[in-house]
Amino acid sequence: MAKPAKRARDTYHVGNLAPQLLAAARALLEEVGPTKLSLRAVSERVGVSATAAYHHFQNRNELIGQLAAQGFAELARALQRAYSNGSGLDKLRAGSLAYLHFARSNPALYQLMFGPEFTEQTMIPALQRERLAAFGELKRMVADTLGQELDSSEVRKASVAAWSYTHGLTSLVIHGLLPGAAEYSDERFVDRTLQGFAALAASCSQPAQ
Amino acid sequence: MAKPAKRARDTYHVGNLAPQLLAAARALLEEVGPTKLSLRAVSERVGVSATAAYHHFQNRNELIGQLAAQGFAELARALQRAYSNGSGLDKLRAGSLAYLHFARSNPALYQLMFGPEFTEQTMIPALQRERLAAFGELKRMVADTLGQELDSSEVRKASVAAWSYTHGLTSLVIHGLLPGAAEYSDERFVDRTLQGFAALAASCSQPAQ
DNA sequence: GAGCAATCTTATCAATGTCAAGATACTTGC
DNA sequence: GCAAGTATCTTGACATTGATAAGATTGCTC
Repeated sequence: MAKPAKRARDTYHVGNLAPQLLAAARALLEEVGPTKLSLRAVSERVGVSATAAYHHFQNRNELIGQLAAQGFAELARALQRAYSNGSGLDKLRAGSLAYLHFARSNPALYQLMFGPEFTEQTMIPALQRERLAAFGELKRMVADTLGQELDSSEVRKASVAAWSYTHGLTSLVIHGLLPGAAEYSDERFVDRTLQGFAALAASCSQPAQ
Repeated sequence: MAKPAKRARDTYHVGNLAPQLLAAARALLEEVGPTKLSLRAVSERVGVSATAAYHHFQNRNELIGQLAAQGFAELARALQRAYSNGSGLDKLRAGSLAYLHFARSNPALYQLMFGPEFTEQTMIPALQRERLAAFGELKRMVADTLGQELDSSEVRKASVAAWSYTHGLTSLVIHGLLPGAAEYSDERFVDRTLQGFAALAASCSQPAQ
């Protein structure tokens, strides 16, 4: 019975693989960066063959798509928490802070979420859904701040503006494109940028010079 | 003399390869997307062997890095042109428009320029230089608008804010994350978002409700 | 416990980035 | 002119990766 009659008995993996793969992928993603996450490395980390993942995900895109969807879900929760805990006029600032904090805590995941791997063709439903949910959270915040209907044109426009500004700042920070990206705190980034906006708005709403 | 004594005589390529590779890569980039640009496909399009590129570029990263650098150089020129042609208070708007127009005309290139392939380690000098030059152009615009010194803290903050907002909006539009991304004109996107900002700024600078 | 479906493995393929070694073209000194 | 040397280009090869096909193993159902 010591004969290798039945090969691969001890290396055989059993059950509950999908969540393990996702967890390993999530961890590995932050280690190697958003462009270098290989299915094989993930499988190896879990201790499973290179092709086992294909019984739980259609392909690599679906796996990283679910990772990104996870990210949007967490982002939505973080926004909601921050906004409901904030008070008064600082609520939007609290939202921006939470947004930036999430991205800086999960830089590779954030880059994946907004990365170029997901086009309209390769977008899985879960990802689309969670992204819209996160954006919905942001719209809720904006509607509440403006005191307007959630579906009004004003809220839509202001939400896109808020998302643009926050995503833009976050994206630049994450990519290390702003000087002092490492040392500065989330608060410092957000507040400096808000001051910058105020200055721009002031000089644009009235004749300059 | 019909013998294959000297193989590959007729398929031999000669001279001026680097610009041809860059041009082919630039075109192919927009065809296949920012994540699927392969050196081999570029080489094949030029009609050259798969490894010829390595005599002109250290590796794939340097080639796409030069592409990205090219992009930043063009973006800087577009900004400068738009700003000097604009008039009065509409100058910043003209800059935003030029920015968005460049990105929508070269979506894959734009995604590459701000993509995750370039970290601090894999950043080639030319790319860093052109990116800083483009940002310098933006700073010049902001300094002129604010009527302040180019190195002042105000200008730095406002420039980051302006870049954040413009890059964020552009990025979301390019990725198709905003509804109506295809139909809307550049003007419509920019103006709607500016209106959104105005609404947000108004409701933040004074007690809401 | 037999049959069956789900799960996992091995074997394999095509595409890709990259290196090493040889072939070809251009240049420079004479 | 031409021989030597360098730059350029090619072929061949290798490792990594995503993906498929076919067989092995496990757990579920009756």
